Amino acid sequence: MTPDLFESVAPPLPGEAAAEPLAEGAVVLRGFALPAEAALLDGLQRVVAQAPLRRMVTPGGFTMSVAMTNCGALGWVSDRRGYRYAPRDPGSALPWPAMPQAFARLAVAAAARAGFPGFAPDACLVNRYEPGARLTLHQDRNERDFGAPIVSVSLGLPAVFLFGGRERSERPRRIPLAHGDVVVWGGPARLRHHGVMPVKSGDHPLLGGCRVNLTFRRAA
DNA sequence: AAGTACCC
DNA sequence: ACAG
Repeated sequence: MTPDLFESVAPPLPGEAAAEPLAEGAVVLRGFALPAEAALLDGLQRVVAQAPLRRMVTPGGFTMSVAMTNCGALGWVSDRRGYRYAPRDPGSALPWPAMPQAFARLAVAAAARAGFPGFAPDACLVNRYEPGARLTLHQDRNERDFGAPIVSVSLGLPAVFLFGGRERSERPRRIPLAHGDVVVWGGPARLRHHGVMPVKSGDHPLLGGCRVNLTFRRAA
């Protein structure tokens, strides 16, 4: 039996989901996070207990619809002064919670599976989308260098991910994402615009009426 | 512009 | 469409 034929018949092993190409340097790993589901939810609970979710304000003075917190050495924050990475939670002046081991392990494994070995994330942004919450098309460009990929883990309610181009004017692709899906983009795709359509109301067995996204980056 | 407003 |  050839390796090709075997792969086509065998069920995917845990953590070895098929890589669905999105663009050069970008893939969707369907269900990749499912084997770590319980550990991820446990880590999420601990992070949110220590650094509460809050809706940040953009430089333009608007309150974001997505509630955010962070874990790891650095956290992404926004206020009237701008977007940046900070070592402490502005709400408590305490360092962000440590990145749970299950988070880091999953992010590193997903990056490697997507063709980015050696990913060493120092920042994990936790985004909570209640019904109607969205992110307009944007680029991740507050990191010091763009050599490392972005790893995005979807949990809870489904959502439509927008994946655009380097130019904001390029019409984005619409990618449905479900609980457990992981999107990775880097290399030539690192600076592509992306966003999330308004999340529809629903009820997820584990997360209830919300979507949670974990975004892993190398910020410094 | 990680946002909202307004027009069709 | 719109500005910082």
